[in-house]
Parts: sequence; C-alpha cells; structure tokens
Amino acid sequence: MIANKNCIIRLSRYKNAIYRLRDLGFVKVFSENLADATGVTASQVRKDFSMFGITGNRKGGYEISSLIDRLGEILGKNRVEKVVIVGSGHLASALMQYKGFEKEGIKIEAAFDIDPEKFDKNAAIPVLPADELKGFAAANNIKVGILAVPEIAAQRAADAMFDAGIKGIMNFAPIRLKSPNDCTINNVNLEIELENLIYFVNIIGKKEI
Amino acid sequence: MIANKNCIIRLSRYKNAIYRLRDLGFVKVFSENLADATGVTASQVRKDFSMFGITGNRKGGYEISSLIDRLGEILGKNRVEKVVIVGSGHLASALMQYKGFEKEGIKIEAAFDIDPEKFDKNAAIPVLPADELKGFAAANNIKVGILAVPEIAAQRAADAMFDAGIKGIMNFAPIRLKSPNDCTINNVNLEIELENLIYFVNIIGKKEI
DNA sequence: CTTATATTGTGAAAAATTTCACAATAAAGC
DNA sequence: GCTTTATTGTGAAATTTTTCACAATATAAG
Repeated sequence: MIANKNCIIRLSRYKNAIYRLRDLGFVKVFSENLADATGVTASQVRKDFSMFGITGNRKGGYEISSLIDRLGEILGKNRVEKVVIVGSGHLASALMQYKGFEKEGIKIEAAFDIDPEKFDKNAAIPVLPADELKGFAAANNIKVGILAVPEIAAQRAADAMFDAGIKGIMNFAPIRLKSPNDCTINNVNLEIELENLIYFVNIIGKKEI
Repeated sequence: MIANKNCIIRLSRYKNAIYRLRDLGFVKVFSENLADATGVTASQVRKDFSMFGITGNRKGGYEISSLIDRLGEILGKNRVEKVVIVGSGHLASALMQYKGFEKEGIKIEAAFDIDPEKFDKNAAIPVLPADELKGFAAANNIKVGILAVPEIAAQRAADAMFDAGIKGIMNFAPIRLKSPNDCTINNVNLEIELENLIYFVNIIGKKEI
C-alpha cells in the first residue's frame, strides 16, 4: 500500500478512539467525531479511510464494529502478535509490566539478557540468556523485537536480533542502527521527545506534537 | 521561529550524532557526515541549519564545538531544565532511573502520586502527594511535566498540572488530552509505535520510521 | 413518492516539506 | 597570487501531504 507512516499512525489513533466510543455505547461514528477525538480534520479522516478503501454510509457515517474489523485487518492485529524484548533493565521491566500492549493483541513472549543475575526461566515473561534468542525466535516465529539495552550494546544486540530472523525492531537506544535492507527500525527516543517538548514550551504557544 | 516539528527533532538528532563524533575526536563535521549518521540527505541538514542561521565554512564544513553551542541555544538546553513526573508506576520508575535525560541537561525533580504507599520524601527523586504539585511547581519554577498515569486518571491529572502552571506535558496515556491554548502536549504512545512497526514488518520491506 | 438534509468520497487546489542544482567562496596546492 | 577543488547556502523545482469543495447518495420527513 502506498500509505505513509503518518497515515498508519492516524489509523491506530482512530482505532483507539473508536474503541472508546464503542465502550460508551456508540454504534455509528462520523468522520467529524474521529476528527475531534484525534485532533485532525474530518477530511483527513475520510481521506485516510479512502486510501484503504474503507467506506462508510453517505449520511449514516461509519458502523463501529465493521470499522474496528477493517482497521484491525489493515493494521495486522486480528491475531496476536508475539514479540520479544532484548534487555532487562528498568525500561524493559516497565514494558513487560505494561498492560497497554496486551489490549492491542501484542504479547511479549520473553526477554533476553546477558547478565545471569537477571535470568528467570519461570517468570510470567521469562528472562532468558541472550544466546537463546535465535532458537527461541525460530521456535516461536518471532518477527518483531523491542531493543532496550544501553547505547553501547545496542548495535551488537540488534545484529543478534537480525541474525535471529527478526525483521522489525522498536529501538529505545539513542543511536541509528545499521540494519539489513528487509528490516524496519522504529526509533523511540525519549530524550529527543522531551527536548522537543521543552523547545516548544520555551518558544511559547499551543502546539500538539 | 517558523520551523516545524520534524525540523526540531532532526536538530536533536544532529546534536546527538555530533556528540558522538566529538567523542571520537572529530573537530569538524560536514553536512554529509551528519546525513549519514542520522539517515537524512545532506541538503536537508544544510537546509535545517539554514533555517536557524547556523553557518559553516564553505569548504571547511562545520566546527563541532560551536555547532554544539548553537544547537544547545536553539534547543534551549544550555541550562538545566527541571521537570516533574506525575504518576509513580512502572513506567514512571523506569523514567526516573533513566540516565539519558541527565545527559541532555534534563533533571527530574520529583514525582507525584495519590497513593500514600508510594510516598517517599527522602528518595533521590522524592515521590510526593499529588496535592503538593502546585506548590512544588511554583517554588521550583517547573514548566514541563511527564504524565505517566493510567488512561482513566490522565485527564484529571493533566488538569491538575495545568492548574500548577505547567505548560508542556509529555503524555504517555493513550488519549488526547484537552488542554489550554498556551500549553503544548507531546503524546508518546508506545502501543501505537509498536503496532505501526508490526504493520511495516507485515507489509515487508525496509523502512526507517 | 418526493423533497430536504446530512454526510461520505474524492479529484483538484493549496500548503508544506524535501530535494535539486548551482553560484559563492574558503582552503589547499602549485 | 593564481588555479583547482570541495563544500556551503539557498532560491527554485519537485514531491508529498493536507485541505477544500462539491457531486453523489443514503436516510428521514412529509
């Protein structure tokens, strides 16, 4: 599909908003509602839907249940997606405890570390030796991993992940990873986000980032 | 300044890359180097610099030390920026332990919670009762806060932050906060980022997000 | 059944962002 | 000090993204 990243992110946001509206008992939703809930224009919502052939009902808006199905299909979330975490520091633990992923059908299957002190085969999410990653990923068909190790160890850990057949990394280390051509990297850089926020606060004025 | 969000984020990335180059002993850097390090084009680097009147040396590239100063000025990081965290769950703890912020001159001064079990006035980063936020923010001139509470509590907590004079919120709750006109919200939504990554992995092909 | 009304769906226009391309020029070499 | 070479700085072009505007049409009302 020829949709850009921002469009995909917006689809996720629409989906989240739609869940909330559904929980409030809504059955239909209009492009205007989704616009209000997510902070974009109504045309943007319709255009985004149009890009993926999502159609509503001229006059009747969009039916929530079928919209959720359709968005789930597009975003690939109609089955549980299994992921691993590499690293088991504070951030990794926080992510393991985080309930938000499950709600989206994302299951963290295991964490991997090099520090034997951290190993715990019997935890709800087991913490395993890093050298077991490849076997584990193969056995469980893992394609996506979260990289939460210190900057200094990040590239090596990423290389091990690629070697284990992982095709997508959510990278929390503040460096640009060198990666094979068929792999996708999503960089999450909290310092940069916060620095960015501070910038906009200092130059004053409302802004949504 | 009429620079957009992406431009500011890129400036932060350039700065990070420049720090690394400096640590390797570099004294000068070319737009081409920064392009390689951050994954953009060299023209983009020059254009971004040009927007902020950052000038180099035709032929000699950019001098690293003055570039760092200038970027620091622009990004407002030549003094320590004090921030607070609202919430003290797993994510908040991970952020409190995180060393990356300090490196950028960002100091987390305190966390706030409503659960008395969490209070700890004597910790390195004290955890204080939520109702002390307003006084604390006023006394310490806090303008930026990190919001890391469950979705259900997020809007109320945000309102308390606005009331305390906070003008910028880094929001980890997966909802769109209603906010006053002079406040900036930076939404960090980890589920959406991960879902997004999964999307791109499933449709195959290299992509940097 | 006809009319009025509300909302979608989308091509076209506008705006924003990125890339191109090249003149300007500083440094190095001769 | 003249020439060559490498790199910046930036207007203009190209591309991408967003918004506009309105025809199409489903529903509701009369």
